[in-house]
Amino acid sequence: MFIGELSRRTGVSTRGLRYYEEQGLLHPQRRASGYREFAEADVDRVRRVRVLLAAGLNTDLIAEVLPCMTDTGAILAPTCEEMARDLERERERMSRSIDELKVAHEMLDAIIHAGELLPERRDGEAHR
Amino acid sequence: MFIGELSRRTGVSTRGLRYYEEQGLLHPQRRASGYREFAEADVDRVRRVRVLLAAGLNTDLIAEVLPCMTDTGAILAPTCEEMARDLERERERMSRSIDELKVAHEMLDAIIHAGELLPERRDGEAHR
DNA sequence: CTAAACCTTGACGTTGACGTCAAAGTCAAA
DNA sequence: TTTGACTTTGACGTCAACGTCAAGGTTTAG
Repeated sequence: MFIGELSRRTGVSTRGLRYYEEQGLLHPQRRASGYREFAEADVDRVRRVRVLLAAGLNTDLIAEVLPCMTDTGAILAPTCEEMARDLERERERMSRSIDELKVAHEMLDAIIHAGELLPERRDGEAHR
Repeated sequence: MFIGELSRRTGVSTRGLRYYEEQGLLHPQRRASGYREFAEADVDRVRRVRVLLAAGLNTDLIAEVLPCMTDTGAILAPTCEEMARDLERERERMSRSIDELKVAHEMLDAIIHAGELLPERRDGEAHR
């Protein structure tokens, strides 16, 4: 498929997909015309990239991690010790992020609930 | 206290603290000389700012939320409906972020554990 | 064959939370 | 009063993951 279809199917802009290729996250075939040709498996691949990006990993590390995940979703072992250490550091960072998010989430909850207890809320409706 | 002490006590750079003031998150007194004078309560205030920043809130929203939290840590109600809606949107965004982080965390875990099962790890030492 | 809808590379712009100078004024201890 | 550590404002730099535009080739339905 061409880049537009992959974009529609993943929700990632064509600019984003070209950027991913530039960063070594995608390796599409090329037609004689220069058009990129993506495989079906790239749809899942892009989705995995999105998950890791959303988790705060940068493209460099994602480029290292992706080869550990096959097209079928199976998990392979990291290829070197250095990468394994990177992954563990990243996992710890993510654990901290999760904890921090929970703390902030409780902060907001407390404020929001304080507001909901107020009598000045005169509508009994469910919020839209 | 001056800005340097607040910086040391919070771990936030002086540049960062000046930026917070610029964004309306801090309102230090000023000496005749122009030097900022911070109060004890600003230490906790900066820590709350850090928590919310780490959670992905931007300084504009934090400036709205901070007045809902007193120096003693008590929670006040949000001052207007619009802000309450902002907070709920932000809370939902944080919930999604937490879920996304968990998914990515499990991804990394799977890869890391795949590596630990390999026999090629010949050292029985704890990793440094 | 033509027109619309696609694709290419290249290059500059955006955003937020700061980092990093520079030039100059201030504080406080000895 | 000197000196060194501290502070001020101002302004430009950074970084990552894209957005956005331009000028031009490609594909394919009709």
